Amino acid sequence: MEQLWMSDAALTANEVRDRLAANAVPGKAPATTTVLTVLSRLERKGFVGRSRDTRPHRYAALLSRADHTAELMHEVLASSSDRDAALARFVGTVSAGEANTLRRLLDDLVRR
Amino acid sequence: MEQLWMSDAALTANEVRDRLAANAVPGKAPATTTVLTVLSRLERKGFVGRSRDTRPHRYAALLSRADHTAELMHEVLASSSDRDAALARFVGTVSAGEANTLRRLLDDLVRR
DNA sequence: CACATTTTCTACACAGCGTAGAACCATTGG
DNA sequence: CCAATGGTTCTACGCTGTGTAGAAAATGTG
Repeated sequence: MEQLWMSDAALTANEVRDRLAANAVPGKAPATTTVLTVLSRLERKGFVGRSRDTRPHRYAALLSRADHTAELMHEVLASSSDRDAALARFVGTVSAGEANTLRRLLDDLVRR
Repeated sequence: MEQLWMSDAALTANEVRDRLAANAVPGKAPATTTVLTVLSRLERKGFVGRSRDTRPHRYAALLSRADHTAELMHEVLASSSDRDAALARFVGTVSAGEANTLRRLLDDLVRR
């Protein structure tokens, strides 16, 4: 369900339902109430925000997909007692391309 | 429950129960069967292995805690469509100490 | 074989998620 | 002003996962 959210930003429940209906097998389109329910739950969890003042409420992700992923990674890492060891295994199994990306990112960090 | 597993390696169910009972509030010690059940489920999921030949079966984690954490991080990262962006946010919110750890780890990568 | 120990089977409660109908509420055309 | 229409909330069901453990079956030992 999250997938859809990270598309762009600030949609109404019906707009979300439509987008879901678009790229989904014909008979499997969710009802609007379903979307509303999920949206409410996501709001409760702090993943999306909504404008209650406009009539068809508009919903938007509070964190970008990338932010969310990064946050999850931090959580996972935090749950490890030996963070450095975990980082080591992580880096050790990263692809060459991603290793380079990481290097570049770390360099940028210093530059600021 | 996982926490206990990552202590050391190759224990019987009763040993696990004892260790749990040790660092737990007096009245909250789990029964041996409970431990067995959990252990079986973890085995089904491929997190632990067991020696079925010895009579009191011995259980051991297949992955170290650090390995497991690293694997989880990879999974999370893989679930992101824009991996590089996610990595960027991740690195951007890492502590200075961990940034250094990462740098060192990346250097070691090259050296091999 | 009887008994003690160990393991499996079965089961319950509770949480989370996908799903959606029923009921409630607000805006607006008549 | 008020009923119809569309939007939102409430309530609920089924399914899965997890923590918990008793009952029953299996197995080794004297």
